[in-house]
Amino acid sequence: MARTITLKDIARRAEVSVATVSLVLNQKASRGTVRISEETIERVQRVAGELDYFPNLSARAMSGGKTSIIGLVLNEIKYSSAQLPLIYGITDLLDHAGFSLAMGRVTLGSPDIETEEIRIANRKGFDGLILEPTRVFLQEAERFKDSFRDWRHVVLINRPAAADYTTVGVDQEKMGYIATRHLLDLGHRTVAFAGRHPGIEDHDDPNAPSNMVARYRGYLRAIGEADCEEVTVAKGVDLLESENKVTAVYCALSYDGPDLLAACHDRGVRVPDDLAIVGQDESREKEIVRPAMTTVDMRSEELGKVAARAVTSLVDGAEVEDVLLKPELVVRESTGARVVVVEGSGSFAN
Amino acid sequence: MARTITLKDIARRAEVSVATVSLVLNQKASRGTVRISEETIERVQRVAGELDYFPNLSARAMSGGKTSIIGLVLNEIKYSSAQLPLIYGITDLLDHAGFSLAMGRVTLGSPDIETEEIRIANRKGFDGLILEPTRVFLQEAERFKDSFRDWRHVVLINRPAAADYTTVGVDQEKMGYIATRHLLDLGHRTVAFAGRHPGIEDHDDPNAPSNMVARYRGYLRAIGEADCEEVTVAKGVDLLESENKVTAVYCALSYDGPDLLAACHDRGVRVPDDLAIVGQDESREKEIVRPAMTTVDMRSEELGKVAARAVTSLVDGAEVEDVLLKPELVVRESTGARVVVVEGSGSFAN
DNA sequence: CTGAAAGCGCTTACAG
DNA sequence: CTGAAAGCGCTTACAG
Repeated sequence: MARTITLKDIARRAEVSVATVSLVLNQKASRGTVRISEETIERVQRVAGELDYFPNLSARAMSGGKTSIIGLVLNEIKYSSAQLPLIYGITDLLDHAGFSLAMGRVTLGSPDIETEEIRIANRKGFDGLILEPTRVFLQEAERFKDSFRDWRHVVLINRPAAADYTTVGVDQEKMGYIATRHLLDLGHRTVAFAGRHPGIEDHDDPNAPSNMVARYRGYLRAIGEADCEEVTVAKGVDLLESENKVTAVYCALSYDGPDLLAACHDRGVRVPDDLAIVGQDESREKEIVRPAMTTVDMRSEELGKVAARAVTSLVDGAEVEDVLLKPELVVRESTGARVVVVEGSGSFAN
Repeated sequence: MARTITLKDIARRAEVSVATVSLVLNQKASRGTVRISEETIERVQRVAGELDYFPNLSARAMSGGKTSIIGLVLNEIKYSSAQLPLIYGITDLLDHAGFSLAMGRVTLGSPDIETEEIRIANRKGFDGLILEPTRVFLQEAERFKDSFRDWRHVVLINRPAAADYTTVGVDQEKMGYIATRHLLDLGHRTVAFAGRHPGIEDHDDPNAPSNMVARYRGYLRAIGEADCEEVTVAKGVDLLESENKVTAVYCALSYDGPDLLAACHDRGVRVPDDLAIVGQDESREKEIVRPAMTTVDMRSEELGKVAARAVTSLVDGAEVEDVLLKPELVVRESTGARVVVVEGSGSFAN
């Protein structure tokens, strides 16, 4: 490797001072009282290009205070394949924006790990943070404002808004609504909601995942509009345990749909003839299971890009609005669509 | 946020110089010509603890030359859920070792993206790199030694060894062997290998994924020992197209097993009665599909830890051996085991 | 319009 | 056994 090129090298070759080079290369050549001639600007830029200059980020961080690193702290990663497109979207955007993505440990819902990771992000001087917060964080969002250098640079994903934090996510209420609505439109009159748990009507229960509450509200709105009866169960398989007139179910937990499909297969319940099922998006799983599952697409890759764009904008000092993406229904066999053929991807055989 | 604590603060409170504090806190208090009294060491450490000191990594990077950042460049992420436990393993270990994980864009097999990401890692001063290289990298491994500050700090994963790079992976030949062996032990006499492609016997074909070649060799060894006939097809579904006496198949491509199972379901082929199937590990998918698939476990989480440990050791100047993990066969329904019940995990409803 | 200088917080020879 | 000093490569007021 050739010796690293520094501002000094450019300054020498361009016959200007290091300060001038810094100003030019940082687009500050015409800010406020500073003004540098077009000629000089051009010359400096040309030399920098010739020398293939890249700033020493540590040095920049030390004087400017920005590390160009964005932290990512997810709640879960091992079992939810929806996180893959999410990460892909984030890295793709950050890379183009010149930031690094520092991936911390996943919290697995533990406030302790979360606190520790936020602390690490803070100590290491990350410019911003994309966080899939735990319940405790959301409940004590105010308090957490002290734990990161600038809480305004923390973007929450996949969660309800909390205490002025910028939040990006997918409309959870709408997930429940469009899933249920699809089933009602197919003519089903008794559509169940799978995902009930103690306290789903009660936001105060610390064990109530609020995303589920929102999906449940969407479900209620849809069956309300259709003037249908409410049936809720904890898990899809509960419907197979007892007699009932349910002909369709919306499995609001991402794992529940595939599990229910597997159970139906084991017990000879025909899908969608005996039971129509709508599940939550889970990357490829929805296509692998048979019958292929109709799902509510969670748009994870796009969410990743939106989250990344939000942090970088905030770090750059811009105003950022919350974003709420609209989920999309993807109809497949489990609600009666024709068979979908999925091609396997090849690559390097992982 | 309170003002950041620096070495200076500790020096003042402990009544020593900044240099002494640095020496003590870096375990260099007794290296070579330097020698600091036990008393001073203790005092400095106590004060540092009281003040909850954490070093400014940018400053350290600038004088010491280490950023404490390890880069990660994967080949694929969106569709292979085996990458999730891999990432989990890496982050978990790096976090404990005090390193950050900077996740770059995935290459999707593109040498251009790979080159660019290595370049970024180099420019940003990452201490080391975990790389799932493209075929081009492996072919021109020598040449790539110039592209990262110290090629010795680059650890290759999931790939055959190349040009002295430290490599960690899972024994691919053994995957093919144990999968095939399992089927033979069950009494099958015609076991097919699904994953044939032009050049699988020829390492020189640039399109031949070498992991597949190794799995194929394992297959050949197993059927050779059992004195059975070789049958190879490109994809598992090919077996359903024509008449043959194949009663068992090892699907060497991770996607192929689930796809074949789905196809069997569609065409009424009973698994494992008509056809026994062994697939490659794919996180949860193997448990969701029905019948649950017998797989060769790729031990991704452990691989992640091993890779992370390797890089950090190298960065710390230690010698590191290549690691080749042994794959494990996990028997499930698709080769005749009893039904396995899988509990869905709950968490925050992703 | 541009240069000289201070300072960010650390590490590492080099003196004592 | 420990301190003073230089230097890493940048940015940013402050002078001219």
